[in-house]
Amino acid sequence: MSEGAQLTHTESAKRYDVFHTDCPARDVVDHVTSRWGIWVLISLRSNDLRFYELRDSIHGMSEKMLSQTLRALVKDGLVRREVEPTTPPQVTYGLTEFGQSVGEPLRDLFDRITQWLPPRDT
Amino acid sequence: MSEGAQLTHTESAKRYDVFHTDCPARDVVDHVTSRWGIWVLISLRSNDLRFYELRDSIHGMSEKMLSQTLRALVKDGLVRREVEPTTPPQVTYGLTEFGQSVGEPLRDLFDRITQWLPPRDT
DNA sequence: CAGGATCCTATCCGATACTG
DNA sequence: CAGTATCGGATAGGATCCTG
Repeated sequence: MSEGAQLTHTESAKRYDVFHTDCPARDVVDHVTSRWGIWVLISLRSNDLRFYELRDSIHGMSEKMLSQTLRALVKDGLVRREVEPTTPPQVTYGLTEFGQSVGEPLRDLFDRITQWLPPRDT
Repeated sequence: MSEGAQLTHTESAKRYDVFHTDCPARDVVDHVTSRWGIWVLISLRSNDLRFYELRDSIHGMSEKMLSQTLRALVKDGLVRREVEPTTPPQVTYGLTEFGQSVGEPLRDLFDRITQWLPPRDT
């Protein structure tokens, strides 16, 4: 799962040509759709949040996973990290332009699922 | 992560009220954004596929993961499974209405990410 | 407050082998 | 063809403790 073949998938002529897992976007997709990534991104859509605020809003998420997820998201250019050199330190996270762009379909996805569930339920 | 507290999250007044992880939609979101779920759903968007066709189009996916993912998706009502009682058996998978609805933002998400990456790359 | 380091468990997932 | 069952390694992820 670490090859870089990069088929151009622009040859959309085959019946099921789809992306073949080995495009660079896959890593980003992986981070975005990771267990916690999606919630972080959706949480930050409305407004910037501090570390503890994020942890607070996403129940069940440990600090480890939060910092880890944030690091990946920042590296991917989805999340912006701003450090205020005060005491105690104050770090704020927000979405980059890219993050906002990605957040839209995520929110849409989430909305569609929650919309659909109530009527059918279990 | 197996509680059923179900906060109504309709009280969207707080600053960072977001969904609190414990809504029923979470499981579905989890399946949809699972490592392989997203690819299965996107693959099925264009047209229905047979088991081996799916495995073929999503490179690197083992049969185990495929059947496991499909089972979850079928149970969630996202994927439709049609068995043709021929010999040998012929099973076709396709998206339900719900699956199609969910597939749209997924495709959008994927597109936005691939669109964004080329210019920046590594 | 905002995390890093460590430990340890649960689960994910691939490989292989077998069934209808 | 379309799966299921089992095993074992890899990884995700939670709990706890510690630092600037």
